Amino acid sequence: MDQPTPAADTRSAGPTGLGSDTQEFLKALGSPTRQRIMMLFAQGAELSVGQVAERTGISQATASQQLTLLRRGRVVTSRREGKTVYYRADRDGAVAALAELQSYLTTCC
Amino acid sequence: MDQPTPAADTRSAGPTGLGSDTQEFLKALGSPTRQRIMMLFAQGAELSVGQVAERTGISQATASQQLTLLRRGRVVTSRREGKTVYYRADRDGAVAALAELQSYLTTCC
DNA sequence: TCATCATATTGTCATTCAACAAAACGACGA
DNA sequence: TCGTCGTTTTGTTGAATGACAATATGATGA
Repeated sequence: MDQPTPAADTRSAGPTGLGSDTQEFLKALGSPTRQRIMMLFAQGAELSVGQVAERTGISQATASQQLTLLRRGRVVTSRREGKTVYYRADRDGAVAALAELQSYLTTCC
Repeated sequence: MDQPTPAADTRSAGPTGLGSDTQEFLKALGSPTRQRIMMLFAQGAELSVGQVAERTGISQATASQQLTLLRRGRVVTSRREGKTVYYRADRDGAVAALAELQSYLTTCC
């Protein structure tokens, strides 16, 4: 389910100066829609794709797509239970991304 | 559709959960080109628009645009000296954005 | 004032993104 | 097996973005 890191050199400072993980993280949270989605996961709440779609007012397909982007940015994790897939906040991933972001900012600022 | 955009609230953690300042910050750093630009400002370096354009290989117009976005995201500050405008990293702005981002993540994760 | 240099803005084009509907996929239960 | 439900993937469309050339703005010196 949870895809691990593709085991590339995407972590250390490359040409862009920021690992692609963290880049995905930034892009994931850079969207108002996805920020809105994230607020649904407060306090460890676990929601299905359909629930996210319903509570945000976006289509079920769009919800699935956006959740995929959030997962790619290590902001959420997914768990399958029967037919339904439950998403929840990935605290560890977020903390890790934040740490790398801080490290980057320390370098360039 | 009564789910509304309350129209105001550009700063504190509201329904979207993230101030527009921090949102601009995320968008600013979400671009590889702008990340590349930021690496030029390591160790407090101060560069003109033309120098940024030259060192990154992008046109002068594009450099000006991207620097504007970075400034809007509180990642750089600008200073005018005669005809030339010097940009440098905005350490305080970055730290502030990072702090709000951390606060947001603590809320939703 | 005028010319010039550095930057900012405008116009245009190609690419990317967000959103939807529709179709494909996968996992149950009858 | 078959049908159904939830999710994912696949087009498609309109909006946003990134890049450039060309032009406009602004500051300085002759």
